[in-house]
This record gives sequence, C-alpha cells and structure tokens, in this order.
Amino acid sequence: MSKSKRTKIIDILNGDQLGSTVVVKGWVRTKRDSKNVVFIALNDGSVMRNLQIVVDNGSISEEVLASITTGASLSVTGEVIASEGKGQAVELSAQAIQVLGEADPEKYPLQPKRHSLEFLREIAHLRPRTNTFGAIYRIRHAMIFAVHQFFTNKGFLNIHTPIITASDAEGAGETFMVTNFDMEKPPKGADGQIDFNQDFFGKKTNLTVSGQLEGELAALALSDIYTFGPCFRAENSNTSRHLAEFWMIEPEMAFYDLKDTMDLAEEFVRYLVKYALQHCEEDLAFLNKRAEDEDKNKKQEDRRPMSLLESLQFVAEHDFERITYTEAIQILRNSKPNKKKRFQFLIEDWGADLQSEHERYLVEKHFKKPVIIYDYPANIKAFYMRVNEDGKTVAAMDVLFPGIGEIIGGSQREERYDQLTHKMENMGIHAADLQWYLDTRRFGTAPHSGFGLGFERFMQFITGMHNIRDVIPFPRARGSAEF
RNA sequence: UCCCCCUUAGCUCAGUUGGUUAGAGCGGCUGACUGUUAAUCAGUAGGUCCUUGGUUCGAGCCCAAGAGGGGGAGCCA
Repeated sequence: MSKSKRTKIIDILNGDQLGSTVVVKGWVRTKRDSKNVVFIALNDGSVMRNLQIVVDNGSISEEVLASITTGASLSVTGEVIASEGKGQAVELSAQAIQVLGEADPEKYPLQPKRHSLEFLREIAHLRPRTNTFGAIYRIRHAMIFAVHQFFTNKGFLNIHTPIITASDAEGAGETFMVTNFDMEKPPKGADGQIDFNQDFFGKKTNLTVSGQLEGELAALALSDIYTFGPCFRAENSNTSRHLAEFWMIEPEMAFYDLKDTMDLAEEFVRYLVKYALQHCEEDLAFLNKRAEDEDKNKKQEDRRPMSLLESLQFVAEHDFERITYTEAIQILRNSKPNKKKRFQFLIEDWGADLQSEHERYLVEKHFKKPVIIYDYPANIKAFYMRVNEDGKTVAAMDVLFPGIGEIIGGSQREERYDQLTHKMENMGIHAADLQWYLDTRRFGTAPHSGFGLGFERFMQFITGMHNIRDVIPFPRARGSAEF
C-alpha cells in the first residue's frame, strides 16, 4: 500500500476532512464493544489524542474484530464523519479493517490504565506507546528543532565535534575508553604496561565528555558556533539527574565576555520555553495534569509550588536573578538554615564550594526563580576559565533551576597564553597533550566564551519529569544499558 | 561510592502477635448491554510471597548475605 494514501491522525482531528474516505494506520489503545457497535481508540503517535473508529455491527467479520486488542496495529479504511458521541468532534466510520500485527492480550504488558513510571522504565521498548512518553518524545523533538532554529536565526554554525577523542584533560569526569584491543591479551611494551601505540588510533582514546575544546577551535575562526551532541561520562553517580550518555548543547562565541554569555544563555532558555508553550500545548497540558495528579498523593511540603505550566510561563516572562558567588555566600551565611545550623554543610568562609542544599535554598526559597551565579573562586573551577582582575575568581557562571539544580555551566575562556599555560601547569595538565588547543592562543587569540546546556536536565524542566531516565528514550546509566 | 526505603497475581497494593487453604482493585478471559470515552454489570482463571542460607514444632511475616528497584548525598550537565 502506497505511503501517500495513508492519513495521519493529527490531520484528521485538526483538518477539515469531513466526508472524505481515508486510510489510517496506528495502534489500538482501547476497544469498547456493545451489542450493535464497536469503538476502537486508535493512536499513531502524530498527536496525543486518539481517533475513534466506529464499527457498526456486521460490517467487519467477527474473526477480525476478535483479533483487535489493545496494542494491535491496524490499517483502517473509512469515512470521516461527525461524531454522535461527546468526546470528539469527528470519528472514522470503518469500511474495512486490516490487522497488521496482533498483540496477545494475555501477554501485552500495557493496559488501558495508568502505569507507574518505574514499571514503564523496565519496558522502555514499549513505553513510547503511552500518552506520557508520546508527549515527552514529541516535546523532545520540538526542543531539538527549536535549538537549531534559535542558533540558526542568530547566525551560529552547528559544528559536529568528535565523539571519539584523545583528550580527557578537561577534568569533566571519568571517561569510557575506546579500544579494539583483544582484552584477553592486549599488546604490552617493554615496561610491561599496555602499549596503546599499537591500538587502533595509535594512542589512548575515549568517548567525549564534552565538545567544548573542539568548539573553541571552530569559534576562533567562525565567530559563533554551537555543538549539539552526545557526551559520555563513566562516573559512578546514581541519581535522578545523571546519565552515562546524555546530550549537550554547547555554544561558543568569539568576542563574547561573560556578561554577553549570560545574556545569551538566558535568551536561549527563554526561547525554548516559549517555543514549547506555543507548539506543544496539548502535550504540555497533559503533562501538567499528570503532575497535578501526582502531587495530590504527596504531602503539602513535597508538592511543587507552581504547576508545570505556571513555572514554564514564569520562566518565559521573568528575568533570571544574577548574583556573584561572593554575594551568594553572603546571603547563605545570613540565611535562617545557616544560622539555625539546618544546613548539613554550614557556610562560613569564602571559597567553599556550594552544595546542592545551598543552591536549592537560593533558587527555591530565597529568590524563587532561576538564578545565575557567576565569578566563582578559581580553585574550584576548570583550568580553561578566565581569571578575573582580582586574581582569585574566574569568569564562570552556573544557571540554577528550581527542582533540577545546575542546568547550564559556562565561562569566559582564558585566551591569554601565559595565564593559561601557567594554570595548566598548576593543575597538573600537560601542555604537550593540548598543543592543538594552545595554538589558538598562540595564533590570533581572542576573547571568547561559551556554555553547556544539559539537554536532558532542560527536558526535565519542560516536562516536569522528576527522573532524568524518563526524558531520554533509551537511558544509559550505571548498571543499565538495556534495549 | 555512601545513607535510607522498597520487593506478595500481568499492574497497583493489603496481609493483624510467626499459626489451617495468601486477599482486593485494576487488567485478561467468558457472557450481558442500542453510541461508548481508562464504558458499565455479572461470572471466571491467574501466585517460585525477589534469591540463597538460617532461627523455629511452624516463616509472606524474624535474622544474615546477595540481586533488582526507588529516594537522597557526593560529582556534575
């Protein structure tokens, strides 16, 4: 059957197709039958809503009707008619039904009722067939598109940075090694150590933890670029905010200082949120209701202060709070939980790293809005961040979101060759390993900045999902690489 | 990696002080029903009580170890 003959359900529900005969294909959500008529709710993923198929008694063989069960895939030919029922404007009066794939009702795990997210995580290969995950994946696509649209509109170039790299000097965490050695007997050198000179790439390689360093190379030629690719971290972190494989968006801009970068980050996030509100209305309304229902079963203090839609609206309309690390320390030092010793880690001296309890206090209690903290102490940040005039802070910034924590990390990069090499030396990073990176500082160096947005963290905010494993189709985490 | 919690039917969960044959709702199946919306009503099948070991006359329940899952911390995006 030719593809052109098939009509997507979204076009039937939203379009003006009354009276026309169409072919629809999709999967059965529920079937309800009574003496004279059978109703089938059909979904094809093009939209949250189902198309109601109406089968008048006798028009379709008993045998075919019997094999139409929840989860079966159908091709239905019928006429689009005005619905007699109340739940929908139009429905499809079936003339012919072909069952493309049966789903044994005794074994098909999805039921026409709500499942726990934990159970759906175990059957992640089937969960796209649920309303919740259909909505999440449609929104995820819309956000991917909006990312490219935002940067394209601003004249940024998308750069594909390498996934296999020999650089692990960024210090962003444990890496996954890439090798094609026979693990039983890897070649060894005279010193008895594994000889990576004989490996596929002639050196030790790993999966990338970030495209930033390569992104800088491109920015220092093309001015404004961004990457949007997978990152891999072998950290042993088991939380609802971490994945071993996640996607990151990393813009890098020549001639931007930190202030320009914070402006861009804020504009970017607000653009994405507005795009979702405008283009994913139906899916967001569903997730909003889902979150509200979820909150009903929780204690008052565990409920979200704003509904999902309210918090999206809030971010779309309000500026983020911007404070320096030093100001943050002052606020925290004078805060109630610090004075009453409610913090597990009390804030005393300047220079301490902020714990998540502190970040949450600032975002959720003190400011009640997204917060950008900038000008961090140099010794708690990465080597490539630009040292400020005071000599003890760096031009770094983190964007903190309610409920999620750090969603963006960025900085102005150290463009001065001497300062950069000096710092690398202090941090034990070998200049020889990063000669290609240092060359940008030797030849036509320029002020530049960038940031990284964790795409799944952002998706958690947009969808209101608490566990990051529910906003990526196939989550990879410690001890788990199913499907 | 650390701390806390959980694991009983396909799913969500009850299960009293350790005591006879382990329950409910939903889902499935069978039937009824003149248009249903996660339909409704009636009936029915369905169990390695996570695994292993221990205590006991007797363990779903107590103890130990392990596995899996969830929440939090650290690290980070």
